[in-house]
Amino acid sequence: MPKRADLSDTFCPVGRSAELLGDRAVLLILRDLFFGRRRFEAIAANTGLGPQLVSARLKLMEKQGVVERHAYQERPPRHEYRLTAKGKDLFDVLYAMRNWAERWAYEAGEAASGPAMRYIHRACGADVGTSTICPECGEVLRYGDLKGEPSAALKAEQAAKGA
Amino acid sequence: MPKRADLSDTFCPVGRSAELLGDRAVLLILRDLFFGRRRFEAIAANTGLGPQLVSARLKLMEKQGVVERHAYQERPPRHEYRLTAKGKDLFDVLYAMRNWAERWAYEAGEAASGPAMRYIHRACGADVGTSTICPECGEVLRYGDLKGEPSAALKAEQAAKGA
DNA sequence: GATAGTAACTATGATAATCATAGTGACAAG
DNA sequence: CTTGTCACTATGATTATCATAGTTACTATC
Repeated sequence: MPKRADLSDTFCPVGRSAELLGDRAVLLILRDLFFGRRRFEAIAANTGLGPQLVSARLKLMEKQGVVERHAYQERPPRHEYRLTAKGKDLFDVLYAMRNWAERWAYEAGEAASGPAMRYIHRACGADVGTSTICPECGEVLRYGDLKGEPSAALKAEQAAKGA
Repeated sequence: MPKRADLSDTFCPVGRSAELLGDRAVLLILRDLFFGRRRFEAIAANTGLGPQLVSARLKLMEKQGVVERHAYQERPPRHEYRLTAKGKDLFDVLYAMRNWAERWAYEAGEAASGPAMRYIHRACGADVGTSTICPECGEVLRYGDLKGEPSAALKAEQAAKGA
């Protein structure tokens, strides 16, 4: 393909987000970062993306200011990637994607066994289901407010990928 | 590239969403549909995407059940694309992307002139800013609840594209 | 009634992004 | 001194994307 069209100078906010978020690899890496997977190899293994794609996207995300590269030891040199405040603020987007998928992206048979991932509101202990705000206490859900419990199927899948 | 990895059978809900939403063209087309642009040529012009990309993505979106192709006249045959309930339910995702971009994706100079797009809550008349729920009446914002007013710069940009 | 116009596409070729696989550098452990 | 781990980089085949041009089915204008 020719170089993909640049959207970073559009005035439309959705266009600007799409410049970064309209990319499968970026979304998958963000998901892993939100789940606490910070090491390069762990992200590559869980996402199933090749190392040069992970490398390229992490560099891009660092340039965009959503992740920070951080050395967690000197000898041998080892790095991890952390979400910045700008990155953590993408929680709403990822959470909305999760909610939509839980509502629409599973077949009847799959859905019967409950959501792929249950989320509990730490503040009040309620199962939030797929709502934007907590159905029990009515609070807006933010980064860190939820405790996730993957279904057995999801747990098995992740284990199979060695992540 | 080789065929891109298929995520439609992951158990992870974000992965399933990423299968559809991790694509610049899909996001831009969805944006246009949410703004009421339903005709093929209008979407192609405003997104700046080539006709075969728009065609391919609309077919995909139709297959996924987020849009419906609808003939609005017989002679000559003319079609438009409409969001289905499943498509309209993506509002939360697009709105979260918009909010994030308004908060983070503009330079100081650009941001000074206010948001690229102002949204008013129809029910109470309040400017919602970049919040998930209405800052005045506290209600969760859904598809159709908001009235958007593009900034002068955004209006000029769209006019220049002939949309 | 021949030319121009519009909407909704399809066809073609050049370019570039992606995947799979293999390899590298820096060290630690056995 | 061979094996192992982490964090990558290099290479080559494949395929998606973009830009441009062309097609189909009509209506409207000269």
